[in-house]
Amino acid sequence: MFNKETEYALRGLVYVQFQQMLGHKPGIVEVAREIEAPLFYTGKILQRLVKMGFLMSTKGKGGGFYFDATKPELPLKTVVQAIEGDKTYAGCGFGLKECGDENPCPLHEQFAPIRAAISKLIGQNTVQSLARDFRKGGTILGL
Amino acid sequence: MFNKETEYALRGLVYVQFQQMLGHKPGIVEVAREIEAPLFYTGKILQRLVKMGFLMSTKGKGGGFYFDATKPELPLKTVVQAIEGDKTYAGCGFGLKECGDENPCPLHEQFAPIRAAISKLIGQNTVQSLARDFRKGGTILGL
DNA sequence: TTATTAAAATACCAAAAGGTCTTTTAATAT
DNA sequence: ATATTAAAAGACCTTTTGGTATTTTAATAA
Repeated sequence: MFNKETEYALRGLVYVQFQQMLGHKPGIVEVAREIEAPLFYTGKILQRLVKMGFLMSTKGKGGGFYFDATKPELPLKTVVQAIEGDKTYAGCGFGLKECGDENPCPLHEQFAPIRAAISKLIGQNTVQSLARDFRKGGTILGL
Repeated sequence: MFNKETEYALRGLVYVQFQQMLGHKPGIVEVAREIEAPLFYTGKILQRLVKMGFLMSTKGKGGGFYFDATKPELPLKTVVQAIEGDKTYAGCGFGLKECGDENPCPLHEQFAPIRAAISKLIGQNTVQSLARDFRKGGTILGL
């Protein structure tokens, strides 16, 4: 569905938010281990997320990643869009730029509701809502 | 949604089938032009499709690509699966191999119906059915 | 039988994705 | 101050994807 970077980013963000709800500020090593993602790549991705303003961090002892709790909840769609664009939930199944309601490819009509459903799903779910779901138990983020 | 190779392959296959219904056997140059795909890459992809047994071809004068009309219709899913696997319509939104009904990620339940819809759509539609739709007009494959 | 035509095969090439590793910078505790 | 800790920065590296170009093989028409 999504590319690796997006997958690791989503898992990492939800994990950080979940830990934040427990009063903990995890670092790269912990996040990578817990979401089962490559250590250095996870570091790079978390740092990109900080630079994009989705996440905060502090260096040094006691450092790690955390969210600005005063900001509104972060929809998955915002993260997905920032990392890999909208090709997954927009754009033609045949890859035609000209394809649209006026000028449909043979799959356009059938794909439209699916794209809408994906768009809605990642637009409604937020990093925070998934962390709450995860906290309740019954779901996994790794291992 | 799909990668470039899959997109070009689907457009190319539908175009060849459509031309076949008109009694014509198109070559690489024509297919690439009509589906608006890179010439040499289109050639490579069509040749792969032949090697995979989805398509037939003849060399030399009057040569080109065509389908064995005695074979059953070809579902898009078969082509997609052969080219890029099932990651688009199967597999976890978070990228977890362990994710499933028993061991769900926080998105699993919500994504399940979407994956099922994609799977159904590309399982039901065939190269032939889309070529018939295209023949009726009102849809595009390129240009 | 030889041109001509067109696919097959093959050899590259460039960009993007995915991933690793080392060095630098900043925060904090001693 | 300084040792320690941990993120930031950045240099690489590998694989996959996307794409180009040339040579070879096969079919056919003259």
